[in-house]
Amino acid sequence: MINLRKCENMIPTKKVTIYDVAETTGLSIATISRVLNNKGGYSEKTKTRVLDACNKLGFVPNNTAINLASKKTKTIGLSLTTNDYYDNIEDTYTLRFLKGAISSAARYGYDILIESHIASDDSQKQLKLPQKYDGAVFPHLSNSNIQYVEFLLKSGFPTVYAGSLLPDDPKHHNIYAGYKEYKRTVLDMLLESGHKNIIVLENYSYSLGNTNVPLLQEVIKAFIYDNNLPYTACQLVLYDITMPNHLTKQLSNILSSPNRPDAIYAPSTASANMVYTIINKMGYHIPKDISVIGTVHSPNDGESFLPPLSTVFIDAYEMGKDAAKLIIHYIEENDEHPIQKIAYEIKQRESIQNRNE
Amino acid sequence: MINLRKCENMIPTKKVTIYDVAETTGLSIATISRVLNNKGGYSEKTKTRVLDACNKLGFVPNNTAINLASKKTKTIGLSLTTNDYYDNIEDTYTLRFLKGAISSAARYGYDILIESHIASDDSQKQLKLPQKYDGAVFPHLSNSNIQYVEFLLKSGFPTVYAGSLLPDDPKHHNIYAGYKEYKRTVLDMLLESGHKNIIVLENYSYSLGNTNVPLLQEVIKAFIYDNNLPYTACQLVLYDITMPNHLTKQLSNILSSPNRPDAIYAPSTASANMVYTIINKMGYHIPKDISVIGTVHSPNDGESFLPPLSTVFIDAYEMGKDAAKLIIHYIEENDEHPIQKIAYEIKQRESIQNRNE
DNA sequence: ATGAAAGCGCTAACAG
DNA sequence: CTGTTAGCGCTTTCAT
Repeated sequence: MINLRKCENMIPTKKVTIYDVAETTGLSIATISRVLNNKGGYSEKTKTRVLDACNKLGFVPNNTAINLASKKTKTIGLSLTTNDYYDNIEDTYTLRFLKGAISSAARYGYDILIESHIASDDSQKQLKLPQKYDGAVFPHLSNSNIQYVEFLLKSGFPTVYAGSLLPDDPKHHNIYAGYKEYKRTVLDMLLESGHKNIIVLENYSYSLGNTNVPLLQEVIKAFIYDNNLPYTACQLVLYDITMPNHLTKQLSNILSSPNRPDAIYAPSTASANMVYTIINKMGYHIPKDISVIGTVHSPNDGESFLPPLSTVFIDAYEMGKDAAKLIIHYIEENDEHPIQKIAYEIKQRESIQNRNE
Repeated sequence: MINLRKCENMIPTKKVTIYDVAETTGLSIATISRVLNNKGGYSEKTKTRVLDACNKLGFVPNNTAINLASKKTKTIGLSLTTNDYYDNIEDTYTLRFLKGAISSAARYGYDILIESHIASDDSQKQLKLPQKYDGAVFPHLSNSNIQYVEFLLKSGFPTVYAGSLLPDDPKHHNIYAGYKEYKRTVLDMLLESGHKNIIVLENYSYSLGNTNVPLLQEVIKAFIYDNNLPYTACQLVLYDITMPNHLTKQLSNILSSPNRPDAIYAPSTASANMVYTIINKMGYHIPKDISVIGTVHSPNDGESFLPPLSTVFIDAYEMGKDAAKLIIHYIEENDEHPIQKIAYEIKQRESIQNRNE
């Protein structure tokens, strides 16, 4: 138990600085600074003397002064797109990513500052180097921040982004979860289990963009070509997440078309949820009539669906952790690129039916 | 379009400081500082001269230096509980809260720094005043941070927390969404529509705690007393969100008991989802057999349920906005307490049946 | 209306 | 091993 009384007394206390520690130990501030930063060049007894004095005086180094003198901030900027209609979508992704980033940043003594990139912003003014943090992390690229990311990259400012590689980024400042690979894996899996009419959903909106769409198109093209399938075997359907009912409408259209799909691949928990709802509403059965699979970013996502949703699970928490590790690597110019590709895991549940024979 | 070439040239450029501006204008740094901060005491022509020079030189004031000299950071700390098993739950709440906080912080020139309070931490060491931010915001209280919140409050450090009022906080540093009021409103509503066996779910775990539980107990007691109901008319059921299947088990027990409930009130979107799944799995029908209502924090939450979920909607975005406003109010000691109670909105959808006659 | 100068609290040469 | 000192880039009296 902590005695809260003690805290009250702390208020009027004059701020104790490195000079006070120097004074009570009879040393100079340089020495204090050295032991505080483990710079070496002092005796053991000096060290303990200093540390004791620090404790006794309740000395807490002033962060701002450290930052000014060392020209570092020991904080990482993490960009969040604040866009009202985008809010619900990808929630688990962003928050888990953030938490992952926090956890590994903390391990290296870094804090996380949220940088908001408003989707509607012209952001001309944004094109200056950040001051409040030593490196920038972008959990996702969108039209609202991609220009700024490129600017930072070109400026040599430590920058890391999640998602597909930017064309101008040879040094791989990105955290990649194998988007093309897992998309293809799912398609192959669906094909093997006898599906002949697959709908691949992906979100896209003008204001936000989606750098994955071209990749997805490639994947589908290759899938069809490699397996010598008709073009109807696998089709991409885009929906605009900024328009409240667009996905619903798209799905209704799809499901009422003459050649109804026998499998739908949803790109997120939220969209999978919509898919379930619409399929049920239109009187079809999962997975008897239509198989469903979804990409999710939280380990249990899909479990509470009825029937439980088969998923591709990519842990946003791990991505955040690795993103923070990577940015710290760039900030401190330490060792080699520390990140391998993020693993994805296919979780077979009950939303896919084998349609062979 | 921005010319990215230009950025490359910016790299080797020496950092331009207030001294450079002073030199090119022939003024002193004091004057530059004054116009930059609108402190007055300079002529119009001086002002334009300074501003022009700043533009020409591409001068960007150094934040850290400002912080050191002014003893402020213009940033707000926002506490996030990083606890793995807690991740999914309340996601929309936390992220929307954060985004709301960002949006109003930005309006006042504040940034948001994420402070992580690890649930398992003894956090003795945490009991020192923050340095990196001028005020702290806590989106929710839990066992892992409540001690620290109390410490900050007692220390007079600007602090704001969401949720129910702490006993030692007479000055109302909190953002309150009317928990007791809306809980009671829902119960009254369910009673009016003929429900006689209401289950009120709430999460609780030893490690996280839940300061709302005692309030909820009061509400239920008063509800039963005021309406002269038997004790079976409304019962509180706690589940432990840190245990993966606890809610499922609790629900199964409830639904297989001889006097099955005719209404369930879920405290979150995630739990409402579980309630739907279990009810369906056990072969009951919503709302014919059992009505369901849930508390949600995102405007469209519940819409895509089947049937659409009736909800109490409390906008976490608004809460975040108000929390940031309030903390800035305390930081800057401006005017009066700027916050009224957060509004809640009951959204009637199709998950509740009128059981009268 | 403007300038000089003293901090803010620390880091990091450099000297000893 | 330790001390001196010059910054870091700005804010803020106090003069003028």
